[in-house]
Order: sequence, then C-alpha cells, then structure tokens
Amino acid sequence: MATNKARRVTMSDVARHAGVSRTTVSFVLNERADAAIPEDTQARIRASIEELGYRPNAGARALAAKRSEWYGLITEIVTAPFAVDVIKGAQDRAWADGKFLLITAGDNDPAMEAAAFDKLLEQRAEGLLYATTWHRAVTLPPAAREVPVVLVNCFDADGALPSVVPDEVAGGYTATRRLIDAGHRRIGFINLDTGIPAAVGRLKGYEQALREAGADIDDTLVVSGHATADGGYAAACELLDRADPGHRPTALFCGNDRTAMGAYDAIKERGLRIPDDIAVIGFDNQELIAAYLRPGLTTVALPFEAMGAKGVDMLGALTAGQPLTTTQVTVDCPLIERSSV
Amino acid sequence: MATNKARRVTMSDVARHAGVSRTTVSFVLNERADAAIPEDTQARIRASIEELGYRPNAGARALAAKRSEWYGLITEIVTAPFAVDVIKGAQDRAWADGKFLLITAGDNDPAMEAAAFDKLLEQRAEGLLYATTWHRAVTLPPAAREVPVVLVNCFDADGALPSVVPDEVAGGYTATRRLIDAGHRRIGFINLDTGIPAAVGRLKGYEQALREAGADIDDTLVVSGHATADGGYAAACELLDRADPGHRPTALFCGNDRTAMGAYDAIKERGLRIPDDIAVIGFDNQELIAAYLRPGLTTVALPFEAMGAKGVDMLGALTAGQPLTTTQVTVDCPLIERSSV
DNA sequence: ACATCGAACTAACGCGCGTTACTAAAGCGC
DNA sequence: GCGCTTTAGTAACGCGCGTTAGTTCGATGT
Repeated sequence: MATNKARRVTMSDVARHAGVSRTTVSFVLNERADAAIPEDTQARIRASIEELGYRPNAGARALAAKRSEWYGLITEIVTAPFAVDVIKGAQDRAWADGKFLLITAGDNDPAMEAAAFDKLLEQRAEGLLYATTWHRAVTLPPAAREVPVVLVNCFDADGALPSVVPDEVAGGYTATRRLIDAGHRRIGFINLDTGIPAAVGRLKGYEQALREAGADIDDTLVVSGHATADGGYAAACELLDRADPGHRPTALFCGNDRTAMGAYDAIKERGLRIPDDIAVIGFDNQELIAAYLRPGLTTVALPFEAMGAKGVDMLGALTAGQPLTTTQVTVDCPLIERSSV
Repeated sequence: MATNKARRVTMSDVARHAGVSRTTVSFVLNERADAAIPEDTQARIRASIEELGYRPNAGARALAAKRSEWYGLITEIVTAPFAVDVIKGAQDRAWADGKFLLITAGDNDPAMEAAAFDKLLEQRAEGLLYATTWHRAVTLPPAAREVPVVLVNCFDADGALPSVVPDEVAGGYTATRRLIDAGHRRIGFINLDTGIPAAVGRLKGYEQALREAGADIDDTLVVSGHATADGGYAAACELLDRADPGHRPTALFCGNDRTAMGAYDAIKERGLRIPDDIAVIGFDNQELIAAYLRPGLTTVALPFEAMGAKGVDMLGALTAGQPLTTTQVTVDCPLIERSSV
C-alpha cells in the first residue's frame, strides 16, 4: 500500500463534487463578471470548496496567470531596528494589495546581495524594494535591471531608479523650530558624521529655522561627533563646558537619539535638569532609547514605516505600467513629543 | 506591433540554443547523477544558460516537483525587537537550506492570524513557524493542522505540537550565579509579572543558585513589578530604601533590561555607583538598552536567533518525515558580560 | 415553424518545469 | 556478424490553474 501523502484537493475535485466543469469553478473563484454564473451555481461551488477544504495553489495560479502576486524586499540586515519598520510598512501595504512580500537580507555582503537578487528573480517577484539602514547612495547589482525596483532610504548614484527617502532638511527644521518655539535661541547642534545626507540635510534645516527666527547662526554651536552614545557624551561635554555659563546653549539638538543618550549623561553629570535647565531634542525616534530615557526624549521620527508603504505603492504603479511622475519621493519626518523640551 | 512584454527565457530556449532537448537541460540543472550527461554537453548547456541569462522559474519548479521550497513564519508583530531576531535566525538557516522564508504578521488579531495561515497554506509552504514576542502558551487556528508546525518562544496548551523555548530556569540560575561569583550574597530580584513562564522559571533558577551557594533565601528580597522602566524604578526604590543600609541588597537581578533601566535611575539618584556600590544584572539583552546604558548592562540574552534557527531545523526534520525525539526543545540563555557587575 | 440570441456552461490549450519510459547509437565479447 | 550492455540522450505526460473559443439549450421575435 503506497503512502500517498494526502494529496491536496484541487480545483478538479471541487468541480467534480459540485457537478460542474473546472472552468466554471475557476470563473467563480476569480469572480469573472463576463461569464455569468447564476447565484445558485456559485453557492453550490462555494459549498463544495468549503466542504472539501479547498485552497487554491498560489504557485500554479501564478504560473498560469503569468503574474506572481509577490514583491521582494532586500535589506542590509533584517534585524536592524529600522529595517524592521520598513518591513512592517511594506508588509502591511503589500498585504492590503493582496501581494506577498519575500524578505531577504544582503548582510552587507555584495555576494549575498547578488544572491538575494537572483533568488527573488527566480521566484518571479513582480518588483523589488531595496532598503538601507541609513540614508545614502547605493549601486545595485546588474540583476536589478530585470524587474521594477524602488529604493527605500537610499538612492542610486546616477539617479535613474525611483527612490523614497526621508526629508532630512524638513526634519532638521522641525526639530530646531520646536526648540525655538519653546523660547530657545542658543541651540547647540551635535551633528552626525559630516558628508552623509542626514548630516547635510539636518544642518541645512537647522540653519534655515534659526535664520527664519532671526537668531544668528553661531558656528561654534555646531559640533560633529560620532553617532554613538559616547560621541554624544563627548560632544555635549564640549558644548556645555565651553565659554562662560551665560553663553552656554540652552538647548541641544542631537543628530540622533544615541548621541542624545550620551548628552543626557553629560547634562545630568553637571547637575543640570532636563528640560528645565537645558532642553534636548533627538532624531530617529528609536523607541527603545527615546521612550525609556528619563525624561522621555522628544525627537523627530524617521518615517521608515511610511517609506516602506510608499515604496510598495510606487512598485504597484510601476508594475501596472504607470509612469512615475517623480523619481525621488521624500517623506516627512514627524515630531514626537515627550518630555525633554 | 504587439508589445510582447519581454517574455522571459525558458528552459526550452536554453535547450534550443544548446542543441539538446529540454529534458537534458533539466537533468543538468538538477545534477541528476543517474542520467550521465558528458562534461562537454553540460558545459555547452551552462554556456547557453549564461548567455541567455536564463533563470529557473521557482514557481513552475515547485508545481512540477510538488515541493515548494519555502517555509512560512508567523509572528505577532514583525517589528517587535525580538521577532526580528527570530526572523534573522530562521532566515539564515532557511537560506542555508535553500529554502525561502515567507514572513507574515498576525498583528495580535485572531482574524489576521487566521488569514496569515490561509495565505501561507495557499503558497503551499512546506512547514510553518509560529513565533511569539514573549514566552507563553498559545492555541493555533485549525488551519495549522494541515501542515507541519513548530512553535517558537511559545508552546501549545495541550503540548501536542513541537516547540522551542528559552531555558528560563537555567537563565535565572546563570544571572544569579554570576552575582554570587562576584561575591554577592544579598541579591535583590525584581521579578516580572507573576505567573508567566519567564517569571516562574527565572525565580526558580534564582533560588536554585542561592541554595547551591548556601545563601539563605530571603523572600523580602524578591519584589514583582511591571516589566517597564518605571516599574523597575519603583521596585528598585523599594529594595534600596528598605530597612537599614547594612541590610540592603548589594546586587540586583532585574527580570528584564527595561526594569534594569529604571533601576539604574533609582541607584544613580541615591548617589550609588554601579557596580562598585551595587551590581546590576538584567535579562533579555535588548541591545539598544543594555549596550547604551552607562555603564553597559551585564545581562542574560534570550536566544531568539538560536530559537529561530532551531525551529527551522525541526521543520526540516518534520517535512523530511523524520520523527522528532522531543516535542519541547529548550535553548540556553547565554550570559552577556558588560560592566554592571 | 424557423432563425436568432443570450444564458450557462465546457473542451482544450498552454504556463515552465520534473520525471518516467523509451530509443538510437556505440562499444564489446565471442 | 550477432546479441548484449552502456552511453547519451529524447518524447510525452502531468503538476494545478487561467483563458479562449466554442457548444448546448431554452426563450424570444415574426
């Protein structure tokens, strides 16, 4: 007696059970309006489906219909705190469109990354999302040209591929403006490593807000540190210990939440209180830091989830053959109020 | 002129180009040892594949071979800091086995969860991984019975399904033992909400380590708080302010890193220094907290990545028809040394 | 009474591939 | 020269489904 491995029920089984042809079942499943199937026949078929526990085979369906119903997502590291939000945004939106998301990691290794592209193309993904941990320029492997691709949180060097990135300038403006609105005029800025889009954009927004408020821009208030807690600590020390106390900044705009974490320590160490003596605002809204710092860190969020969702939207348009109006879409960075301002 | 949408190259195209039959190409691709194809023919075929840029169609292959080559993973929330590590562990292992991982989220909603199961079964996933954010008992939708399932970080109420969970008792023992080894005898334990497996197990390990060291177990040193920074702060205050200073615990074992974060504040507020005046050990190894607290938090890691990998291993065995020796596998929680002990 | 027409289906092809059963030709012993 | 084995392939079926081009049958118009 051969063990026949519980063959799954197919559409033909349903057709036989309902006493119709397989074609009719297919029409009902795909709700084809042209082939008018009367209500009672449809009901009979649906009953058979229910009774037999039939599940359409997505693979076979994709093969016959020549569309795969799934997108691929390539991130550097699946576990990166940000990648995760991109995944969620993309996942939710894709799910809503009835698409599946195949998630792979490049592991920051060109070979792995190329393998990921290959695998996704073998799965016949209709389109690909390529997301990075931090905002920067990238170049993709050649395989990326075989299918629609949207870049998330990055952009390609020659600007040919569509991308969706955070609006760094507006974010820097938002943060600074929040401090200005709270009455601050001398605002220290602990910037990230110079040159990267985040540092360039946020500085631009910072200066723009100050200029708009009529506050003069004091270069000595801007220091660039490493984007770590220690870097933030060192930079904050430099800003706080400098010159006479009356000239000290009354607020700090930190390039990211990790530097803010270090800044907190420097501030507390000097017996100063947040936000009474000195206000602090961060960037990134890294939940585990910002929400659990005491007091809670007011910060500007990077819209990873929104970018993931937007990326899927763009993919949807691309695969539908609609031309995109803009190749680069920017997404706003919302202010997250807590208690440090 | 019909726009023929750049038809992808198929195996037949390769066969024609190489001057052989499609079957031969298939044999070469699947490296079938029985059908001996001479080396030069193989080379010719491989050259054609390269030249034409042929990519096998994974869907068609799955259909013909009746095995899908992919597993499904269902988590509560994709973005949960822990889910992410499970994903990574599972992903890496699956990838190494040549399997794809389809990742879905139940969003803590039974309807969504059932939909996720349905979708994964429609994709003909060979097996399913079901992972939770925190260690607990679960009950799965009926669809889960149609395919091999392995539970990760949870177990089903009737104990029928295979599962992989952290060894909470050993973890509690490890943490406490570390403090004992550092010379501590009065060790406060800020436990999690009572009743959950993590709280029960870790307490057991805590008591076991103390008993083994000949230290007596003082119930007043164990307080249960909410698993938050504020809860940890409150619990630490209670332990630190209680009784005469000489009777104060010299070390705190915190039920998780978030409570440790609160405990840090309580300790610093009292002018005490970590680890000189009081040692602290956490649980979970939540990177963003543990690594960036000052001083870095020594903690016990929940082995999410290892559990994800182990889960895939078990799925592999199950789908291969091998019976599992144990339904419940426990994974060790390793000690992560930083500077708080 | 007969042609016409829409409603309600169905037969048959093909999607890209794995696999089984078969064949043609070459080598080999006698 | 004949049977036998090995080598090197190939033809053909089917996986589960979408889709196109019909077909059948009763109702309608004249």
